[in-house]
Amino acid sequence: MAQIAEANRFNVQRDRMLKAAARCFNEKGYSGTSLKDVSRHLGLTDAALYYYVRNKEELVYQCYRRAAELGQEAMDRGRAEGATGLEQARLYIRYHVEIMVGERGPVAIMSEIPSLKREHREEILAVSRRHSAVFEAILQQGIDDGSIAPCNVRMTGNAVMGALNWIPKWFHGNPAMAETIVAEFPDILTRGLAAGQASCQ
Amino acid sequence: MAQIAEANRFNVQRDRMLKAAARCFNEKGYSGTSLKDVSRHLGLTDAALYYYVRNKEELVYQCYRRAAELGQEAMDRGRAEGATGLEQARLYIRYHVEIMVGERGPVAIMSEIPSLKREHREEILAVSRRHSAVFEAILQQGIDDGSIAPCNVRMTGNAVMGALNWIPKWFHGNPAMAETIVAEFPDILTRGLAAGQASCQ
DNA sequence: GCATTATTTTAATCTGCATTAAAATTTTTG
DNA sequence: CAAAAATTTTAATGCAGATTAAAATAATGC
Repeated sequence: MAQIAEANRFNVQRDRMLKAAARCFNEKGYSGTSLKDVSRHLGLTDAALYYYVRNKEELVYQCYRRAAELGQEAMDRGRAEGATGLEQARLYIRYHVEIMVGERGPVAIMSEIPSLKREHREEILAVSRRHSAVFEAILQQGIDDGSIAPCNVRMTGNAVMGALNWIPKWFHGNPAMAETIVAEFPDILTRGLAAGQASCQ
Repeated sequence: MAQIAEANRFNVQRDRMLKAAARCFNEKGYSGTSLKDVSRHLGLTDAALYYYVRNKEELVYQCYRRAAELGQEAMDRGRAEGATGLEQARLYIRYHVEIMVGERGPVAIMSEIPSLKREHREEILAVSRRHSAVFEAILQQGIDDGSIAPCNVRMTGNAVMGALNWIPKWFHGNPAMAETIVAEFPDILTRGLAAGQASCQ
């Protein structure tokens, strides 16, 4: 129960702030965005942000926490709904992409983890590593159940995550593009995984 | 002839500086690295960097220029040496990856293009877009020559570039890992492209 | 070895933002 | 509607880290 954030005024504004910040950070870089830039998107003053967050570092941290939660949500759904490893991987990718380019986005790219204070950095790194590990487990499961051709799950996972994480770098809200991404990415990123195809080398 | 930088003292130090800066930026983020951080890697004072570069913005710009040059070098070699579009794509990926994880690396991730001054930003954006366009042309050529299955070249290109560009985020110099990356990535990123395989959906 | 040029350091200065405190305004509650 | 709580603004302050000028050292050419 305490898990689900109440939709009160505070949380609504806070969520708007995190989305605005994510957009700014993705588009203008961390150092390139001042708190004034973020607050301008909200029709507020820069100082007002301090009502929601202790400082800029925590703003980044919260953006990353939100990004991690959304990624995990997609992963959980994929795992729950997919029968084979391959299906789970494809569904995860689809859900994650849908979130990133849909109204719940933008999702912050985790480019500035090293700038976080130790406590926050370690938390984000841990959750980030766990995310990767779960995806690798899905791949391994796919290999075991015969839906995915044997491969180096670590490297394959890194490749897929990179392709996903990079999306906010070139997607900036164009709705037609969003549709295309959702339609294409799950296939593009899983086409190479499927078992039982000619290796064509 | 003027293209080839002389290997004099100045250029050698400058190159060391750009590599040190790329490493710092990749590992600690742009705002997380001070000029002192970079200079420490070179056994110099922060002020000494100003002998090689006008300011921090230009240091980033030069890192990105270098990254662009190395990427283009890999692309050129791939195009020259590959017979089919698929081979060209695979060779490009291999050469680019070799550069990124080899002694010529690290290569800076272009995360802070928006922080560059207009002139520099536009140059880097232009060269970056050209790079993507050339890769998409390779994919299209592969489709035309029958080596690559029909696909959305724009999206496929974005996916491959994302996977490549993200490498410096998780690779930090481990030589065994470097070998694995070079051995695996070209296959992982082209396995899904090849024509004439069961679609397995 | 002397003069010139290249490179680096020392020691300040400068400044854009982050940050804060207190006041003002808006919203909620009873 | 009055009082309390929540939210935002105004107006400073502070500081890390970029930048600069001048001096010091090292390299190079004649």
